[in-house]
Amino acid sequence: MEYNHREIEKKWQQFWENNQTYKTDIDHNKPKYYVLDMFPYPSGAGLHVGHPLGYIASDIISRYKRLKGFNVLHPMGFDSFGLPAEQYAIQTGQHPAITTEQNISTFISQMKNIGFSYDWSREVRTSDPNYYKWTQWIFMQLFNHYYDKDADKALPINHLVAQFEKGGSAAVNAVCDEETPEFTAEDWNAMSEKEQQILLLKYRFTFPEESYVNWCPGLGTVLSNDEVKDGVSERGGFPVERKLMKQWAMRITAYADRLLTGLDTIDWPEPLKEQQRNWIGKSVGASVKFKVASENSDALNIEVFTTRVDTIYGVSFMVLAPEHEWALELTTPEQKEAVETYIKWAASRSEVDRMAEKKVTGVFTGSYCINPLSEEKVPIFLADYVLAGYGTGAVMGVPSGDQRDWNFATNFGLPIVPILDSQKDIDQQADNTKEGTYINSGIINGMTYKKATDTLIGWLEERKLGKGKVQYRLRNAVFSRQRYWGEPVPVYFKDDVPYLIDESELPLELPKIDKYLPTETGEPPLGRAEGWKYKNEYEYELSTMPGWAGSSWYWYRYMDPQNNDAFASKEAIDYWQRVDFYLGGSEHATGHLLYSRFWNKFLKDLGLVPHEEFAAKLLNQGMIQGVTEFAYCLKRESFIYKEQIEGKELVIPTLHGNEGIISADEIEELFFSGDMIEELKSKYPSFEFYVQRLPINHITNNTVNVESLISKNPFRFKSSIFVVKNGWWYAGGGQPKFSNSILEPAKFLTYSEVEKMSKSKLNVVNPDDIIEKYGADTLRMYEMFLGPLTDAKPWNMNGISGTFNFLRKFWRLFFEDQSGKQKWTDAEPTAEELKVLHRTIKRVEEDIERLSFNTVVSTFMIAVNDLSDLKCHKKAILQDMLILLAPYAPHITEELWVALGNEAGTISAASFPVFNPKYLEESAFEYPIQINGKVRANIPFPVDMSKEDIEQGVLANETVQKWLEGKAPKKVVVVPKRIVNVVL
RNA sequence: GCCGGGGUGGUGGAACUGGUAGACACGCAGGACUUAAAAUCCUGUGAGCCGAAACGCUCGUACGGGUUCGAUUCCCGUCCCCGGUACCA
Repeated sequence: MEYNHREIEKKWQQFWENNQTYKTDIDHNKPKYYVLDMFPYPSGAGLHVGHPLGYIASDIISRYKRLKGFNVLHPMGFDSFGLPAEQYAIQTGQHPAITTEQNISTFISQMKNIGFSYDWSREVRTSDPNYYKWTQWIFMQLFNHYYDKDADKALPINHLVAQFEKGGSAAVNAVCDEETPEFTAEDWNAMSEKEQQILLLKYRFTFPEESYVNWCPGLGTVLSNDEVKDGVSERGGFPVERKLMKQWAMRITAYADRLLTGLDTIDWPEPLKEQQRNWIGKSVGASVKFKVASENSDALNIEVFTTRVDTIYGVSFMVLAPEHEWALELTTPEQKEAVETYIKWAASRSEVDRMAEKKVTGVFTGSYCINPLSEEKVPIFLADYVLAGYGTGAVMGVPSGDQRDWNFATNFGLPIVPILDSQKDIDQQADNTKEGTYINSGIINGMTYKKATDTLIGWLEERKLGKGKVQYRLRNAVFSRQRYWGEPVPVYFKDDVPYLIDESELPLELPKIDKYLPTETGEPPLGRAEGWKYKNEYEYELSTMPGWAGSSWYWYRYMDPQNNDAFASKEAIDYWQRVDFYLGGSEHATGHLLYSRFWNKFLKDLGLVPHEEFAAKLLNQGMIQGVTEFAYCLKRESFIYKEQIEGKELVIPTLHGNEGIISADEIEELFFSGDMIEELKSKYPSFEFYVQRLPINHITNNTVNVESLISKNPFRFKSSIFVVKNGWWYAGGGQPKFSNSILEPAKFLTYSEVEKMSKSKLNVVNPDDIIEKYGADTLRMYEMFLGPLTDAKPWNMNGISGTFNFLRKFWRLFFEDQSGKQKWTDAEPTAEELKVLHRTIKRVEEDIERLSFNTVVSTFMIAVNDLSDLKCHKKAILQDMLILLAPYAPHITEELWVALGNEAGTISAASFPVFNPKYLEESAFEYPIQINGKVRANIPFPVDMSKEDIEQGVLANETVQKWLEGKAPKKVVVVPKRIVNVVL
């Protein structure tokens, strides 16, 4: 009986499903362990071999932890709201729920084929109303809370109202919009309901606001910063522009500091933490007010933020962002035209334009302001290197200390004043040093950096002209999308003011609409819903929530997925607490992982969850990239063109070099010379060459299966002529034609590139195909064997036979290949066999604990090689080997477990074997000896010598002396790793 | 530019706290079994040198230095690749 993976895997997957082997319940007799995968978006392309990499690793962890006696929660679900399903709906009119449903079932069946130990009874889908009911519920809590700086946590908005009633704005220290309103208790109580509500929006965690957003006309929606890459949308690659729109926003900035400090408490990869730190971007500095020079006594004060207040005496100009609210107000009549032109021009520039050229641009407003320290008058400019959205949208220009300011000053002929005696070459470039002492700097002349900064901030604070300030790069997150396929926002508008719907009416379900496009008036698709009004009277919010809403809390829903009264019961949360091990891609560093931490902190403040951080440990698996094959092709028209020009009949090139035709020899030569296309082009200018992607599943080792290629893709290649290694091949009119009949299989001139795996790149490898051929256990082991989990690596099948052979070899420890006769015996294992076993236990345990999944596979291979060499078929050894291997290869081990006489399904509840160090001790001391750094020989030590003695070097010295026949070494170093070093 | 990660045979990779670099696997070459193939098993496989062989020698972890009895590992400098981010004042 040979190892038959197809039969075995099907059988056990069925068994696990029928017996709910991996169903998990609260069990207070065991410690809990929560292993979470980042749930996928169920795309239409299905699962590819890159997806399971992380899932396999987390499954190994889960199974390992079960063997170690933990009660393991290991769920899976789907982040099922998203753009592709909606785009498909726009094209076909099919409701996105249907597409999503189909895609999910494909995903589930593919996952089940790999033999994951998920508790499928806990599956969640973000697009399920029973799920998004709670996403909406959390949104309502956010609307109903504000961040109180004194309590340093979120508090109910009622608390804020009560304080306003008693003491007005002075009674409150809370996170608020930029301009903090000031009013008395009387003012507040005299306000209308509408006025009060509008004021409260400045404090709520979620609120509508007019803001510049990334508007993507191609997708018809706004995108968050992390959904935009290089000025185009991450999905679809459409251009993105800046647009002022009314949007819901999330006050994530309230948590900026806690998001930063929390990073120190979690075991996440350092690079990822660093990325989050940069994204939050804390800068410590000062804000300073510059008064506009004017006859009026109530002149404007321009506030700037700077991290280098010490350079204030070097200010020679002031710059505002073109979008700054006072831009026009500050413009003198003479400059009006120039300024207006500049503002218009700046607004027309897209992100892409801005990145493409970094020319210095700007315009003088005609106004001046006064440096509060030097009392000098400096000109005010507008320039687009100043960003409206950061700090105050205004910058003091210090050309001697800042390169951008230097460029600007040079361009506009503004003075460059040195302010530190250590500054060098400032007529060539800016010098941002903090060394040295200040010059040309009034009250700080002669001081050093730290003292100067403190002095200045003190001076400014005393006169209320500025203060020490902390500035974050992090901005409030835009929380609406002009889309259909997302969670409806549980808000209606009365008198233009947003109110929450009643909690009892959750979930607010998506209404049916006829088309998934914006309305004729430009409103989001939900504007099409007939009679969709709150209490038949009030307009609902028409935008939906962004993709990250549903994924920002999902790990709690797995704890108690069917609950109708809470997002999860207190009992479930008390038991499961939080995620112990979270596995997913690092591309979510500044999106999902930041938003999730934010929501979790909010829920913690409300007392609903026990931990400040939702995931104690996180690991980023690397991406498995696809290998895309490209073929050099000729445009069919090239031949036609040639035919017309030269009036010759088109000759299909043959093996021999005819005029104007490339011979196989030439191609061979060019193929290896590297720059093939360039050479072909120069030789045959009338031929038009191009490069064509080839679907990877028709190619093995540069050899293309032409028949299958053309039959699966009849239209794709119909106008292509491929350069084939020994002749030409072209596809036209639906039928492949060959230059000569012996061309089979055809060798194309191909080259490959490593890219992200995606359907459109034709480089997707489906795990089902590999499972069919080698089995899920082989796939699982091979993906782990491929290299360190955290590394990105291109998919290749080169080594898969090695893991497959390993499993067959393992099988042969139990069964005779041909006869199927069982081999195991009840005989007592020998010391040597026990040594193999215990060494394996030790290594497997250590390596899994330090997440070195690839070396574990090697350890298994070595063990099986050793046991085969020893012809060891002892049940006592094999039984433990099965448990060790079970996390990696669950199917084959289940099968053999039962074959050895154990009850079906019990291996997952077995105990991980404990290694006994006595089997691992070295039998003899024989150490290599190095003399002056070179290995000379092995030196035998007395067996009765203790390790401590050896390591102290005392006895070693005597022994070495004896061995060296009396020569006394200067120094003998004995190191733990069995080397004796002698210096003569 | 800045931040982070990395560079080891023909290939994927191993070497955990500095201790005989290249485990394990693929590939390749040779052999056994077989009519043959598949499967399986055995041997060899970093480069070079000496030699009939054995023993042995030299070089070798991107490059150049340093610390150390000893460096893939630690330090300094350079080059290259990958990921993130960017007029953030």
